[in-house]
Amino acid sequence: MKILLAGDTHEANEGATGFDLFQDRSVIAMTVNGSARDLAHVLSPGDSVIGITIQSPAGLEILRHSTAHVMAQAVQELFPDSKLGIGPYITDGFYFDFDVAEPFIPEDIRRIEKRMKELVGKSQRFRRVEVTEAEAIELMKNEPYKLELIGLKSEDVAEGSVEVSPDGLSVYENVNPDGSVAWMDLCRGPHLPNTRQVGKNFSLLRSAAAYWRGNENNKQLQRIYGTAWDSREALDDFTEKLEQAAKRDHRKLGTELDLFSFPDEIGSGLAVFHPKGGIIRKVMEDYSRDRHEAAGYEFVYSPHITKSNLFEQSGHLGWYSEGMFPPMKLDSEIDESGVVKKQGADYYLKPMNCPFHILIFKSRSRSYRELPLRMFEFGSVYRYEKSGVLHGLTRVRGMTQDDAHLFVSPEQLQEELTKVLQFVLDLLRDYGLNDFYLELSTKEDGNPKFVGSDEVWKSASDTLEAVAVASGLELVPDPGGAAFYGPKISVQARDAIGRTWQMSTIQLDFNLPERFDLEYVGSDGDKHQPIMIHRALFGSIERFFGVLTEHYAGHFPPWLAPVQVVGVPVADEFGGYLEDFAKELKLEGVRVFVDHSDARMQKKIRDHTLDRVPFLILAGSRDEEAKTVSFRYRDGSQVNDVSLSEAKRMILEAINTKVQV
RNA sequence: GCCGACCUGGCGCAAUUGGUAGCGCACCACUCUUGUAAAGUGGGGGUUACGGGUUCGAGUCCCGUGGUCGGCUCCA
Repeated sequence: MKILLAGDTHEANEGATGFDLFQDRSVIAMTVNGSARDLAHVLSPGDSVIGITIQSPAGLEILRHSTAHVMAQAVQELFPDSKLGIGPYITDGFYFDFDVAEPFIPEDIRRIEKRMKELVGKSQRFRRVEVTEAEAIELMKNEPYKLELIGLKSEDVAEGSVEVSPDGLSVYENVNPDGSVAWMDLCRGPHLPNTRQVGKNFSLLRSAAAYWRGNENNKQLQRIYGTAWDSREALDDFTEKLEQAAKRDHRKLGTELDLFSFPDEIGSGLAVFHPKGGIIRKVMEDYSRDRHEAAGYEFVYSPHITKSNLFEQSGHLGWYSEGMFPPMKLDSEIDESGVVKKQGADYYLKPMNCPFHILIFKSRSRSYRELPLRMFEFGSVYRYEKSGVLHGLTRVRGMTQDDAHLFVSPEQLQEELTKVLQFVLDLLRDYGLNDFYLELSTKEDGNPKFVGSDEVWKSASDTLEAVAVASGLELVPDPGGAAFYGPKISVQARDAIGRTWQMSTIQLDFNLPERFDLEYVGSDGDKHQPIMIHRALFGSIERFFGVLTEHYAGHFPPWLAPVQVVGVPVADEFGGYLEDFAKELKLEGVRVFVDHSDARMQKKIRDHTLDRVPFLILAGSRDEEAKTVSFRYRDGSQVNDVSLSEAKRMILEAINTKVQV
């Protein structure tokens, strides 16, 4: 029979499988007419076949999925009463969920990993068996979660399910060399031909609880995460990457570099910034203010608490109350005769700034001539986040947003959005992030959570999309991810080691202008409703601070570095010479000091390097005579015999141009 | 919020099976000081997160509270 092999016509025997086609041992599966199949799949005339190698992205997914099966087999051998949840591949690895009587302890994980290595050595074949629903139910009769998946049918199972496919049900058996079936699982496949190919380049990483089918009302299963690779080197690289990421952890660096802390006395998720973190934050904020001013924003201020009425009108108490701190209750005072002397009231800490800015807009009548009206505030908000989700500076209960609300006429919307997006991206680049993609979050049809007419949503989403596309950046759709009041673009930034962080969001809002009955007088003399754009650039200053700390691994560029220059005299007697130079820099606003401590020079260099000071300026007798200094940078490189004027110029230029050194 | 693990000077860690809480860094003092990542000596600092309990005796065992970490759910 004729088939198409990697695009070329190929003559194959009737009943040929992938094993007959591919001699290359690194081919572990194949796509047949676009669908991934086992090598054991029997081909039909006219099939179009492409091999999948183990090191390709699709091959690694199969490897990881097969590794998950081996893990599940090991778990069920060691814990015979355990029941299987789902076990998919994920980025860089896999997980498998189990219902077990007792949560796994680290020792269990080690035993499971050891057993997996033994199973790999047993050279079991992965055998696909296509089954009817009745057969599947019979085979999985002791696996209640699998039975639930069978009952659900594929369309109800989450996207990307590895258990069931639309084509029908199948199980995979792990078959011993003697033909006996060692283990089986309901699975869509495909798999490696043999457990041997799982190899030893895997590692179990951690265990944790996870809700069955991701629903917090369901039972929690025990999930084991692992990673698997096609070579020792790839596994080592991955491990190394994890270690690098751990070294960049802003929580660790925050303590080491004395930037911020979370005193237990204050409460969870509430940070204090120490002087060194404070100066970084101040520089970030100052620069942001300057740029906002230049871009036509106006500065407003609002209080941290408000009576409940405001959040009733805005809808927050209806939609968002779970995320808010409980109210401060002021009781009403009633005199003896039952007359209310003072009305009681509930005050809330604000979780968002928008209602306040709206009240500023409403404080007097507005003309179309004032639009776009751009209000900006570093607004501190408080959100009662669940205790389990708090995470360093990236997920806190008290934060300051660099928040702006733009009131525009419908005609101005597209142009203003374009400007805002450009502004956001420009500013992020100045802070050193320059690898972005955009996400367009839109409404989900039929979901009642989204307010407003389909027509308005469509026009808003289309406008956002046009603006996003025009930016030239990659655009990822996120259907159903919109806020209840309107669609949004979010800017995702990749950091120095390739992790992505959600940064800025730009949201369109038709709901609040309606709720607050906002209006302006148009050129026609009639009243019109403005559209609101919500926009936070850093997301929150705290989160952005955390992201920048990790992005730079604490090596902040000179303009952000808490201490920009430290003078290190070769011996005490040159301290004065450096002090004079430092004074000159100080006059230019440089954060500089000379280390006159009685430590030796080498020790000072070590200490300030560990402190990530961008410029160490050394001077000894040679320098004093020649009126020079020498530079030592954080990477250990040095530039010697630099004249004082040139040194000053180099330092100021690096600071002013916001470059990294 | 849920599941699990963890909590010992500022930081990182020790402390035999329950038996006098130690070390390194940092800090303070003194001595020393000439070229690019750690000079030497001495000193101060802890109610072992907090509150109960068991015990002759608790950092260690038990219970509760708080916090942290890893996930789940949720989100800037």
